[in-house]
Amino acid sequence: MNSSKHRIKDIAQMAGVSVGTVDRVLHNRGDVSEASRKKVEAVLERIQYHPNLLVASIGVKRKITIGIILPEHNPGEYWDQVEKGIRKAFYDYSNIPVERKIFYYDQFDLFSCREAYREILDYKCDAVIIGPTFRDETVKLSQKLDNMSVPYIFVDTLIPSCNQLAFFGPDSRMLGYIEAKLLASVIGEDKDIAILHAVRSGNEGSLQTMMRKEGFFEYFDQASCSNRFLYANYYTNDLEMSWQEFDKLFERETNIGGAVLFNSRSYVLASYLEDRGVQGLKIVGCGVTDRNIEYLRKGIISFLLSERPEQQGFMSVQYILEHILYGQQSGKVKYTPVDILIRENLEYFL
Amino acid sequence: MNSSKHRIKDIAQMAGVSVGTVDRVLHNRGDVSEASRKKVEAVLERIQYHPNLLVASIGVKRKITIGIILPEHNPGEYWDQVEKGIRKAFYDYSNIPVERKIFYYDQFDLFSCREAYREILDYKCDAVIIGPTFRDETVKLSQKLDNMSVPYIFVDTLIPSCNQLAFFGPDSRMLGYIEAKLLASVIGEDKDIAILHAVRSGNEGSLQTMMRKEGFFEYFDQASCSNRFLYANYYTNDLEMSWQEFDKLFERETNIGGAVLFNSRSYVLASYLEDRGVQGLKIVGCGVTDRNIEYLRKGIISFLLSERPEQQGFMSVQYILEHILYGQQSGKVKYTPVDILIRENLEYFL
DNA sequence: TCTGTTTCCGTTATCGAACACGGAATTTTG
DNA sequence: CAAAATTCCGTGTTCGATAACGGAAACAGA
Repeated sequence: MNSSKHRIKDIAQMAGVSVGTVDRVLHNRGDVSEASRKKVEAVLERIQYHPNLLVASIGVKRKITIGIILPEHNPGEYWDQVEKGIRKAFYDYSNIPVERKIFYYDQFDLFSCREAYREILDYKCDAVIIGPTFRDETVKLSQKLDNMSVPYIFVDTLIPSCNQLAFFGPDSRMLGYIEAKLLASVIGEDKDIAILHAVRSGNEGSLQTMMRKEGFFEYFDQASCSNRFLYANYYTNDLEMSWQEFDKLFERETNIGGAVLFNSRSYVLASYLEDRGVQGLKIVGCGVTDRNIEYLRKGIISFLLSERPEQQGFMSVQYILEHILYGQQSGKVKYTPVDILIRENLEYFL
Repeated sequence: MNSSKHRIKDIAQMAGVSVGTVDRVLHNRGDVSEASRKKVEAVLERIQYHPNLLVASIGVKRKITIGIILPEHNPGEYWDQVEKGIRKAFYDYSNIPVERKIFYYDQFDLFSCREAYREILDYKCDAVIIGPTFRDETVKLSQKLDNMSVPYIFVDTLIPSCNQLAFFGPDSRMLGYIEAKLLASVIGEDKDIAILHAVRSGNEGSLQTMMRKEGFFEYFDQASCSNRFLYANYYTNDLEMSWQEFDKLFERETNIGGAVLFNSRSYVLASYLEDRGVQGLKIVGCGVTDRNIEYLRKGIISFLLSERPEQQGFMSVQYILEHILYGQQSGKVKYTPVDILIRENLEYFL
C-alpha cells in the first residue's frame, strides 16, 4: 500500500492543462477560461486533492506580518502558556518568512489596552491575534480591523458581536459547570461550599469568570443539591487582606466542605489552608499555573481544570497562517478540551 | 522579530565551505577533511541548527518500508483508535515515499499471533511497530528483530526485557490508581465496591489489566478506606452469561456503591444496569470506545479514563520515521496522559 | 492592414535539503 | 617522473507548489 497522494502535476495531466492553470483554479487567481476551470474542477472533485502544505510553504516569497496582543504576564502564569503555544507555532512554521510582533497591555488598565490597540493599528499587519480583556474597547478595535480588511482571531476569550475569523479558547460556561459537578461529587450534601470572588481595583470581573460562575450555578440549579453557599472576597494584589477575609470566613463558618475559584489563582486559598493547617476541605480550581501545580501536588487542591492554553495559542497561529497562505476557512469557534487534572495524572500533562 | 532560522546555505557561508560539505557533516557521510568538519561543527554548535525536516523529506528518494502488527478489531474499539492514529501519521507524512503493511492477529489466539510474527519477518521492513499481547512470543520476535538490526517500537503495551527503540502507551498502573481514587472520592466509605473481572477462554488476562489492578489496589492499600470489595466475573464473548453473573451479584449484595472495570468493556455492566433500572451506582471504567461513550453520555458511567490511543499510534509512526530519516534518538518510554472524561467534557475530546 | 489591448495559459525559476556526479588537489604507485 | 588512485569538496538536479513571465490568440480601433 503506497501512501503517495496526487500531485498538482497529476491533476494537470488528467485535466489536460498545465500546472499553472491548476494552481490558478485552486487559488481563484483568475485568468482562467470557463472551460478550463470546469475541467480542472471536475478532476478535483473526482480525486480528493489536498496540497502538501508543508512543502508548499517553502516556495512562499512574500513576507507575512502577524501582530499579537496579549495581557502582560509573568513566567508560569496563564497567559505565559498561551504565549508559549504561539511561539511554538512560529517555530514550527519558521520555514515560512513570517514576521511577528507581540504587544502587551496591563489587563487591569483600560488605558494600557487602548494604547496597545492603537499601536497595532499603526503596525501594518496581515493578521492579528488578540487575547482580549476589555469588551467594549475590543469591539471598537474589531470594527477598525474590519474596515481595513485585516483578519483577526480571538484567543482564550470570545468577544461577542465581533466579526472574528476564528476563536480558540475554552467553553468557560462548561468549565464552571464541571467545577460544580466535581465539587458536588466529592463533598457531602450536608456541607457548605465557599465561593471565592476575586476583587481587583479597576476590574469588575472578566468575561471568563462571569461565564464560569454562570455554568457553576447552572449545575446546582439542575442538580437539586441542598448545599449552602458562602461567599467571600479575596484580593489578587493583596495577600494580607485576602487572608484576613479568609480568617473571618473560617471563624464564622465551621461546616465548609469545599471551595471553588473561578480564576487561575486557587493557590491564594491553598496557601492559606496550608499555613493555617485547615484539613478536609476540597478545592476545585482552574488554570495550570506553576503555583497551582504546587498545591495540586501537595494534595491541597483536589481538582484543577485546564483549558489547554498552549494549544489555544498554537492553533491560533496555525489557523491564521493556513488562512493567509492557502485561504482555508472553517468554523469560527473552536473550543479546546477541558482537562481534569488531579495529583496523579498531572505529570503527564507537563 | 524574524522567525526565520538558518539554512544550510548560511551555515556553509559562515564556515567557508559549500552546502555539500555541510550536508556531509550533518549526515556523517564521510569524505570530509578533519579541518572542514571542525569548521562546520563549530558553526553548527554556535547557532542552533535544526534542519527543516518536513521540507527535507521531499527530497528523500529511497523507499522506506514499515511493518505494523496489531490485534484485530472492529470499528470504534480500542485498537481501532490506535490504528486511526497510525493512519493519520502516514497521511501527514505522505510526501515521503513510505510503504506500510499492517498485519492483524487474534489477541485471544496465540497461534494467530505466532503466524503474524512469522509473516512480518518474511516481509522485509526497515522498522516494525508492534501492538503486543502475548509476552513470551513477543520477546522471541524481538530477539529475532535485534539480530536482523530491525528497529521496533511497542505501542500501548510495554513488553519487559526487550530492546525496543521506544514505547508509546499509557502508564497502566497509574491508570488503575486513578480509577481507585476517583471511585473512592465519589462513593461513601460505607459502600461496597464491585470489581469486575473479564473472563475469556484462552486468555488469562492481559498485562495491561493486571497492571491496572495492581495500581487500583495500591491506592486502597495506602488510603485506608474501609470499603468492602466484591468480586465478580463476566464474559467478554457471552453477554447472556455475564448478566446472569450480575444478577447473582446484585441479589446477594445490596450495599454496592460503585463498580470498576479494568478493560475497555464497561458498557457490559452499564447496559445491564440500564436494563435492570439499577440506580445510584457509580461506574469507573476506561477506554473511550463507541459503546462506552454511549453510557457515559447517558450518565450511567461516571468516569471514563482515556489513554489517548490515537496519539500513541501517531507518535509511534512519527518517531520511527524521524529515526530512520534523521537518526533521531530520545527516551525509550513515553507515557501518554491519562485523560479523565465525564459526560460534560467528553465532546471536546471526540 | 497594422498596432495596441485583453484574455488565457504554458513555461520556468524558486524555495531548502538530499545526494549523485565529476572535477580538482593531493598522494601513491609503477 | 608520469600515471593512477585516493581524498576532498563544489555543482547541479531533484522533490511539489507557487507565481512571475511572456507567448499566443482574439479582438478593437485607426
